[in-house]
Amino acid sequence: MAEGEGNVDVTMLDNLIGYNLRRALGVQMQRFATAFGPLNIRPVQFSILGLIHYNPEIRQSSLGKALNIERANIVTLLAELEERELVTRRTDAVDRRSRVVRLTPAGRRLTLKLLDLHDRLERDLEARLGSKERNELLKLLAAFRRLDPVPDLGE
Amino acid sequence: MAEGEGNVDVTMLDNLIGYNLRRALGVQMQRFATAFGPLNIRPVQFSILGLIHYNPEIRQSSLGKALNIERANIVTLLAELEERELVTRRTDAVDRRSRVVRLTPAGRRLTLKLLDLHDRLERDLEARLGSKERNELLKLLAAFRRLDPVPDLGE
DNA sequence: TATTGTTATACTCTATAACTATA
DNA sequence: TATAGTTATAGAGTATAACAATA
Repeated sequence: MAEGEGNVDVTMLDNLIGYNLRRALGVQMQRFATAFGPLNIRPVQFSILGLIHYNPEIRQSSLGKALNIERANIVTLLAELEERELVTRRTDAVDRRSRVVRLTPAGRRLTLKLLDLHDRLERDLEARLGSKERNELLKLLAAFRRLDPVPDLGE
Repeated sequence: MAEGEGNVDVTMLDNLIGYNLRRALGVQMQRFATAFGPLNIRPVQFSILGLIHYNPEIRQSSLGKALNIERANIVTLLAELEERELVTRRTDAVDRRSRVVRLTPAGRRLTLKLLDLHDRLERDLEARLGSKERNELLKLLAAFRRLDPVPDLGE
């Protein structure tokens, strides 16, 4: 063991909300990668597929807005899923500017598998963090998401 | 208002821990940018400067390990801060492989300003989210960070 | 042999600008 | 005029490989 190792005072970091959010997200991303990596699915892809599953025939623009993804970026993401033949994009007959996104049969099959896998990942989280704690965390994060992004710093 | 707007079922997203972590982090990043953007300071730079402030003469490697930043990436980050004359890097006399990082007087002055600004940002958070809620969130995030990143998915 | 710092590289995410087609 | 999709691009975060110097 080298000198100067492990005696760093990290008290300051422990009190930073943003830092803790980032580190917690890092742990969750590793957990996600362990579960979904073998299926070659990233978090954003899971969100997209799941959202289409619960909203069949959703418009590309609505998808982006619901997920808070810029419309320029949703294009690439959907192109990937289309290339893997998990979704289809068709021009909307009503508004020909829009594209309607649907799951293919293969996409539907994969999404059901992903939803089941995610259920197991969340159950593992409950087992480790506590069911009450998981619910409380979700509640607090939801409240945090609704905060005004412009703080009042006084003075 | 176009048809098909705003009637997307996002229930599925609301129950995803990772998704909520990411969206909450996004809000916090906007809050941080509002406060620290004018000073041209990013979150990671604030963490680095603060950590050096509470650990004078810390080694570059210790800094990276405490912040969970790859040693290849801490190089660029410190080079930026060094160029702005906020930190210095000197070869450690004891272990000549290591570099000791210190705040310059200007770096110390700026860091004190940043710490004060951050205090006000956290007080604003307490005012909006509730003091009890902020503490509870910090506690739950800390517990989350300590989770085993390899989940047990059963079956 | 292992560790520290460094350079180079690559991928993802995110954000913006500019363009076309349609409303 | 405004909106939807697209393309191109750029910055930031993150990760790995390979190398030199030092332990």
